[in-house]
Amino acid sequence: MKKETRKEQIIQTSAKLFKEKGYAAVTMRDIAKSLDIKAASLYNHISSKQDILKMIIISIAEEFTNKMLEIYSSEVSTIDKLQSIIALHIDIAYKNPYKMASLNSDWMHLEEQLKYYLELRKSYENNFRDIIKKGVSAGEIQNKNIEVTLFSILSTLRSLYLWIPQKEDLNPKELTKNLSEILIDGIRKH
Amino acid sequence: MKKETRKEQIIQTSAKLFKEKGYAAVTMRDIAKSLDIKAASLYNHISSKQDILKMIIISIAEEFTNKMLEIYSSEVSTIDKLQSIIALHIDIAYKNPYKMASLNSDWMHLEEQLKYYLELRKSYENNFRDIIKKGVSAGEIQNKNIEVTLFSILSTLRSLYLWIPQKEDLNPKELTKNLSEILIDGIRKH
DNA sequence: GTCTATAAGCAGATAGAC
DNA sequence: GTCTATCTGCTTATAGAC
Repeated sequence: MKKETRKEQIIQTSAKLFKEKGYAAVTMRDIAKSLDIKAASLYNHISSKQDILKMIIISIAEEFTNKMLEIYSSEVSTIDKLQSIIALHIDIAYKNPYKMASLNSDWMHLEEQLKYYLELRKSYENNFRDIIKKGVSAGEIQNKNIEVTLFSILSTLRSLYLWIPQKEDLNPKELTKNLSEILIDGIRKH
Repeated sequence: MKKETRKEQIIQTSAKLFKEKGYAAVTMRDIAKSLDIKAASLYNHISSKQDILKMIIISIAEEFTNKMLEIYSSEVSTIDKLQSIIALHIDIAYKNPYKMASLNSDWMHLEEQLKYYLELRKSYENNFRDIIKKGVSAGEIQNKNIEVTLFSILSTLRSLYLWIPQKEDLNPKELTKNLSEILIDGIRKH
């Protein structure tokens, strides 16, 4: 029932190319060629190359920030919140493997929206940090260096997009379970 | 006693700029401007922009692969090997925060050396995977999905360069201890 | 909605003077 | 070792025909 518009095609195709070579190295001719049209025709649907990047990154960044706030505000244990965050990252990465690459690697090429993007990211990270801090206070999380704890988990979650598309034998549900166990309880056998 | 040559200056300055904007978005004029010379003067020291990228990436990639082979071949427990790998990443990231960015984000812009780089990375990852597998067999590591286990640790280690330069209050020794504990034993308090 | 033609500027790299 | 001048080709984007 739902028809993919030309504009959506352009965004998806661009995201795929941006993942392979990065925003700066992809030309409007590259994008057009992937769609079997000429570069000039792109401008009937989008206003500029920057416009494409903006549409790829901002929607995903807003989704992360909004969902993080929901998790932060929910009244469950810290461990449950962490599991929800892990599930959130896996869900978005499965649905948007290409856009995730731009979010992680091409955000610095944003122009007008750069400041807004950085605010979204800051909000996300602050809420994440605070969840961990409250977990330490509540005796659920070990009292290690907060930044190292945050960084360690976040690095893995942010890198998911690099890794998910290759392992299609692993479904999101099982990956969420595996990854939660490893990130929360480690890998050592006792 | 040791004097930094112009060539070394060019490589360091380029690495710093590549970290900020990525290889493709940095021009020879940008690099020259950072060194207060003209773009044409760069070519007296290096042969091309590609040449700079090659020198940044390959030396670090070889160091990782060689040191990983040493760790792999050493006769210590799996946990000790993992701690050595963590220490290796922290050591290299502290010494080369800019070059690490190119290694992680600009390797796809390598031309003649791309195949060689991919071989080095493959060798590194295969040895890492095998260390984990042997740890499972020896009963030191939990029998979870090997790829998830490998990916989780490697993502954190590969992202260190994004995070280390900002936290200069944390010394390498302490970071190694903290990160080892978190990656190996998790964050949950029992 | 796509095309051809083209503008205006920037890219990497070289030649040759000093 | 650095400079100025310059080549050649590629970049994003627009104008206007169909």
